[in-house]
Amino acid sequence: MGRATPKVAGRTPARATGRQFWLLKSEPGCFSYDDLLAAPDQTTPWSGVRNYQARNFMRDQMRVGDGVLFYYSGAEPPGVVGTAEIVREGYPDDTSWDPNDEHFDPRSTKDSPLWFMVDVRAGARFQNYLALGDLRHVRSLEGMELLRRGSRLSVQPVSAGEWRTICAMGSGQPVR
DNA sequence: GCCAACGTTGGC
DNA sequence: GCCAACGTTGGC
Repeated sequence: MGRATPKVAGRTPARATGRQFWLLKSEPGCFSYDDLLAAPDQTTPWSGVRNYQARNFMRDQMRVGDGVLFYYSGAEPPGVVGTAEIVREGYPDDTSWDPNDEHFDPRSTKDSPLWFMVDVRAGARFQNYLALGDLRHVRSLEGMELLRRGSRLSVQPVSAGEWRTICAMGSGQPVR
């Protein structure tokens, strides 16, 4: 049995979970933070993700206004470069049915899309680039998905505490 | 449904 | 370039 939903007169109850936070990986040689800043309206569809868990997050859980950490994988060093924001919720990834696209998947069609994406708009570049190796030393980030050995998920949830800590570090504030 | 083989990701 | 971790595929 579910718990009773509290109702506040004159207000729609907030989404139970509130604003959520995510980390999106990109190889900078493929799509960089500068590319995002240079995009029309500093916004891009986050296309090409071909992993079911990542797809489910984008299709089912991301909401407009959710915060995004923009992470460079395969960089030297890998790390978080800045923030972004979800500006459009999950919708079919049209690159999946484009035979000329490198992420083409013949199982996905316009009528029955298999892969989904969201739109992401740039937030702010961090004053300090946060190298993965440095994040590993931060006590309050213990347990973060990104820091798990062998973590490969390219779209992953970030807790509110992790978000706060990383944004603070990015703006040069000391954290532990 | 199991599981071995294979391909990919991504840090180092 | 190496390799651990993980996801996917396909035979049975």
